[in-house]
Amino acid sequence: MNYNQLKLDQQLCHRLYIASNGLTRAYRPLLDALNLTYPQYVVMMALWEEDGITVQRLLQKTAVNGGAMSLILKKMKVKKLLSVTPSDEDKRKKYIHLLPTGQQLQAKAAEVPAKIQCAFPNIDK
Amino acid sequence: MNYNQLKLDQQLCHRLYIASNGLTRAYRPLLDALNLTYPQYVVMMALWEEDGITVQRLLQKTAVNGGAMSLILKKMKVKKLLSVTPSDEDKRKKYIHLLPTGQQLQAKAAEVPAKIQCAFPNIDK
DNA sequence: GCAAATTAGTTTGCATGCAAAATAATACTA
DNA sequence: TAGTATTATTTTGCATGCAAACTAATTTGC
Repeated sequence: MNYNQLKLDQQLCHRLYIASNGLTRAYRPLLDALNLTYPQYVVMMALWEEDGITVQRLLQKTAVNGGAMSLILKKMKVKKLLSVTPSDEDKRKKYIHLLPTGQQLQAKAAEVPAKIQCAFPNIDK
Repeated sequence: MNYNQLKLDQQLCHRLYIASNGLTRAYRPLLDALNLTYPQYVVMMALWEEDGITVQRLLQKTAVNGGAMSLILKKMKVKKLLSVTPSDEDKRKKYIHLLPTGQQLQAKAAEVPAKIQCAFPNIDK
C-alpha cells in the first residue's frame, strides 16, 4: 500500500494550519498595542462595519465560535469597548453596541492591515 | 479617513482563519475514529514518514508549537502510540519511536485524506 | 578548566476553538 | 391553552497555540 497521501509536504490542510498559526503570531505584536487578541479584533471590525447588531449576526459576520464569543464579549465589556443590551421584544436576543472607547480604536486599528502586509511581502493579494 | 482595509470581507487573513477552523471541524469526526486530534495526527504523519527522530526534528516537520508538543507527546505516550527515549550522547535530546499500535494505525489513517477531499469538493488541488 | 552563552525540552498562564449540555424565552401545535 | 419544539446565548470540559520563564545538559571563549 502506498501512503503518499499521508505525506505532510503534500497536504494543503497542513499548509493551511501553518499559515493560520503564522498569521496569529504576526498579528499578535500589532494587536498587543491595541490591547486586543485576534478574535477580539475580528469582532471590532465587524462592529465598525455594522454597529448595534445581535450576537447572532456577529457570529455570522465573524465566524467566531459561539462558545468563544460569549467569553470574548464578556472581556470586551470589561474593557469598555462595547455594551451588551437584551432586546425588549425578544429577551433572548442581545444587541452589541460600540462604546466611545471602541469607536475611537478604529483610527489606531487602521494601520494594522498595511503592517500585516509588510510581514508577508510575498503574499498574493 | 477611509477604513476599507478593515472590512472583513476583504481580508485574506480572515478567510484563512475561517478556512483553518473549518478544516479542524472537518477532520474531527474522521480523527475521532482513530482516537486522534488534528495535531496528534500531524505528529503521526511525521513519524510514519520518518521514525526515531528527535523532538526538535518533529517540531520542524510538523510546525506544531513546542509547548503544545510536550503535552501532545505525553498523551500519545499514554495511548501507547509512541515511546520517548533520551539520547545517550546528548542527554538533552529525546528520540521518538513509533510503537506497534502507532505503526498499525497508518493503515486506518490512509483513508482520511480522501475523505477530507470529499468534505471539500470544490477545493483546488 | 570554568563561567557564560547556547541548546533541547518542559512548565505555566492566558485566550481561544469546539462539541455538547444547560438556560431562557418565544413560537407552534394539537 | 397546555405542552412541545425551536431559537438565542451561555456554560462546561477538553485540547491546543503562544510567549515567557524554567531546567538540564552542552558548548564556547578566555
